[in-house]
Amino acid sequence: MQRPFVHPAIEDITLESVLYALADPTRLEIVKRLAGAGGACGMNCSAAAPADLPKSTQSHHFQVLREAGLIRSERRGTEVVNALRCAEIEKRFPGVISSILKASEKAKKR
Amino acid sequence: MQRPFVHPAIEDITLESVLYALADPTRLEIVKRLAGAGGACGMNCSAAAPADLPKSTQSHHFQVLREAGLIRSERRGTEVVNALRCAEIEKRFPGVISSILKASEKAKKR
DNA sequence: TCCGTAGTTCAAGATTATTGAACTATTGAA
DNA sequence: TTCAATAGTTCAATAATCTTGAACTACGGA
Repeated sequence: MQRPFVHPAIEDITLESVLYALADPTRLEIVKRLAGAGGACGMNCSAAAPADLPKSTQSHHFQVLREAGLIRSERRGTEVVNALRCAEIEKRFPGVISSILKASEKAKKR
Repeated sequence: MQRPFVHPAIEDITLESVLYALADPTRLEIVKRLAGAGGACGMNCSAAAPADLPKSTQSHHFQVLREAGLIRSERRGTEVVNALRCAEIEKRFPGVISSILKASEKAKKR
């Protein structure tokens, strides 16, 4: 069927769905990798997801991130390019994403 | 049996468990009420939880918050007094709790 | 000692998450 | 064009979690 991607408008993004999306370790990892790659410039799904994650699970996590408004996905030929909607979310929920990303980096460095 | 409450040491608190705890609407509401009451000064479970929440569910959510390190609970006679561990968490994960609380207040005012 | 209040524990039913298998879409090569 | 490879998607079934009623514990007051 291959339905088109749906992205919520910035004003429809809820704090709870953002927190819910980030509360999962796999999804937080994906977001961190996207942020590491510069955030706004995209990355395909396989590259952003942990290496051994089954594709169907991967697909599911990207859908959750997309519907929460954290990423924007676009089909480019055979792959899907995903970019963080950081700037928008930072405007809507100031400090939330940035402090979480900062905290998660620090946590990694142990 | 009534087991004693266990609170994680500040350095054992993980970002993911904090996000997980806050991602649930009921728990976020509880945290908001505790924060509204001044954070550090406590509130009993029934007062902090939404009115119609079954007690067993209530009890479960407080346990999640406690184990995530977000609240400190203490038995006082027949009730349990809960206080946010805001200052500690703010030190460990700067900006995370404060920006989430700020965002959730703004979201409410619509 | 008995009752009421506040919360806990357990178990079962309801809800969600994960993943293998089959499928779609696009690209590049023969 | 046709074929094969690549990158994801969808579905359905199993696994893991959440929610809640019922029974219980603990404390305080009459």
